[in-house]
Amino acid sequence: MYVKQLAKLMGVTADTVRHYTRIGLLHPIRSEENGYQEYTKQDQQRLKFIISSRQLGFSLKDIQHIIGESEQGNCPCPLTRKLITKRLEETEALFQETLKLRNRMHAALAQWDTSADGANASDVCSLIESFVDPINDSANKEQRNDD
Amino acid sequence: MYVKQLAKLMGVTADTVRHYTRIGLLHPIRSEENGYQEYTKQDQQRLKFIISSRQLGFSLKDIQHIIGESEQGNCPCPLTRKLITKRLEETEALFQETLKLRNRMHAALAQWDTSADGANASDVCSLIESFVDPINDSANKEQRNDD
DNA sequence: CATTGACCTATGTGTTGCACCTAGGTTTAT
DNA sequence: ATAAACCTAGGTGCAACACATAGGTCAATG
Repeated sequence: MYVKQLAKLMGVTADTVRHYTRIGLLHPIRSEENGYQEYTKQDQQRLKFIISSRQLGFSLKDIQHIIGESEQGNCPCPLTRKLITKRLEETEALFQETLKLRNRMHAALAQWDTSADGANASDVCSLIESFVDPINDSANKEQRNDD
Repeated sequence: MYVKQLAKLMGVTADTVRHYTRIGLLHPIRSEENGYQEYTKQDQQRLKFIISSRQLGFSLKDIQHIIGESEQGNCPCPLTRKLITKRLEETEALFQETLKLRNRMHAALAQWDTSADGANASDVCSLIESFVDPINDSANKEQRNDD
């Protein structure tokens, strides 16, 4: 099976398969006739594993390590548990940051809906420069104590 | 004002200031004496604008374009509104993806809590390979019609 | 049989926003 | 004079590919 066929079968691009091959995650056999890379069912299984792992948030390096453990005869599951814990923390952080960013953007859009364009004595863009984040504006926080 | 002083004042690293300078967002004056970059209050204002824009989700390229409009004498606000709309869509998409990833990871951890390690006839890692996503497992969806 | 189209190869570059490194020059204090 | 702490330009590294380059292969067609 050549690269494009495998890629199509597994729902990824040929470039992705080549990329995984380049970094040593797949081990196709080189045809002596034409120099093409021949992917076996083993590669297909392996690719499926990679795709599943990626969907669980593992990086390609994580996957390399997990496969490495497995190929050294060790049970990779402890490593897998450890790695996903770390990745989950990162994902949680990203989630919170993205949530906050989304809120800021919504707040800006809402504020800009009722504010006119115009470079009123501002440096670059009055919208951005005069934007007050109702969430992060400390003067509007409940903790205000100066009234 | 030299690079590190400005950076400290604005709460970013000197590398960040240098980076913005390299891509033309800041225009310090080169001292003829020692060749150092001298940042003025204009640069300070500009840097503040960049930081605010970044917090609203604009890319550095967005900021370049916005500043470009402004410097050509045009009001950048329409562009700003257009760009943030696009970035908001992207952020919303990222948010949803991150949410789904987080759910998948939680589901995996929950499932792995009650499943033993071990390479039971599996290729690489039994945990990953036997993970069934309760959210995306079509056999568990309400739409199932094959019973 | 030459050509076309669709595939394949290896290798390199672009993406984003910096962080970090190299190899050196400047300034200031000791 | 030498160390500490700053500065410079330019280059590399990161993640996970997508895309481009320049070329070789293969099957079918006119």
